[in-house]
Amino acid sequence: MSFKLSPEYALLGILMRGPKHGYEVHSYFSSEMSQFWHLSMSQVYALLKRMEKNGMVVSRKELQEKRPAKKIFSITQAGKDRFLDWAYSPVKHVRDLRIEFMAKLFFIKELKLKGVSGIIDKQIGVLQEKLDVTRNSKERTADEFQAALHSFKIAQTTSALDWLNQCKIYFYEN
Amino acid sequence: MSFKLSPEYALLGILMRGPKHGYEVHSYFSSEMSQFWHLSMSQVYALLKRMEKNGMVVSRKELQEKRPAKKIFSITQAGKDRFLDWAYSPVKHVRDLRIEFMAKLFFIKELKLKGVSGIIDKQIGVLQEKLDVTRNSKERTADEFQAALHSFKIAQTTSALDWLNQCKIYFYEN
DNA sequence: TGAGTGTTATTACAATATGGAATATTCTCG
DNA sequence: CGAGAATATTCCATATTGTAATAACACTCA
Repeated sequence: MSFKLSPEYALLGILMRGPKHGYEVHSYFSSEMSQFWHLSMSQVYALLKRMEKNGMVVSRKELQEKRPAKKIFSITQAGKDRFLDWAYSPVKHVRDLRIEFMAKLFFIKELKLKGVSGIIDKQIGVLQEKLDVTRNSKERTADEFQAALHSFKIAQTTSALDWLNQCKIYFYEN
Repeated sequence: MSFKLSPEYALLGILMRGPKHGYEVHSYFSSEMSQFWHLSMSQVYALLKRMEKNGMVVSRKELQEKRPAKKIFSITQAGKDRFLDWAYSPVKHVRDLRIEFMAKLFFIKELKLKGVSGIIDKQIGVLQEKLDVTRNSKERTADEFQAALHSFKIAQTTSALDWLNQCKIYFYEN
């Protein structure tokens, strides 16, 4: 029932713009989102199949002469709700910014959703808290290897926070 | 024959210290490396099995009364060569620093291998080159989303480079 | 003109990965 | 003494991934 992975959400995001069949979904993904995310054909089909089983999408067959029938997927209300929940929630780790958070920003912009600065602020909150925790851990560490590890996390989180603050300017609420 | 994934290398690193059976390898992993890497039991066993097939390790059975026989794994010369190749080569992406590069540093320290600053310098070289490429891409981009994406990469890479320079001090050649 | 390549469109299958449970004994702590 | 943690490994059911098979047509370049 539940999916933890994010590629499903990306596919939901694509279907938010209207019904599409698997091949089209993949094409869109490859052309518009390839800068930060890759999904293979078979993955797209497999995910859509599962999403249909989960009630996030429904399909209808469109028969074609001399070609295999297209299977056109539409997002359901449940799917829309799920997608929007995802789009407006921050990611848990710095490592998820590069792909998952980017995807959220991408769809918020693409679908002209309101509240970009809201999600950016929430994300800043999450990372700020992690930063504080890591700083505390670092202070309580004698081992130099552990300290180096913590320094790395602190450096990455700090630069992510700087970037998020820049983002608020880039994506300044229309 | 070839393995692209790194967990194998971590197991080789552990076996560099001497023969161990699966459970011991996992225990060591869990206690010493858990700060930056997690592997499940079944993964450890599966990996060791494959590594034996690949000639990186060999096993001998140690029979025990009233207990299942322990399977003790030793690293082969091929395994040692492979491990050292890996340990002294930089990772390709910033995202691989957190786990894989950390593991290299960990083993270099743990096994008292020479040339920490060598690998750090190589890593700095790789990331510096990526940084230049990304900076160029950013300049040639009109789209604001693309620009934000590039900014993120630049920020993360820059902070990683700063950290690597700090590392040279932390791990100053004994 | 025809051979090869690219696009549209989906399914099937094999290989691997991952998580969880099954098994069975011994140690440890209250 | 009994509960539960530790020792030690294997097995199995899914998940995931990559590759190939299929099939028609459009394009292209020699």
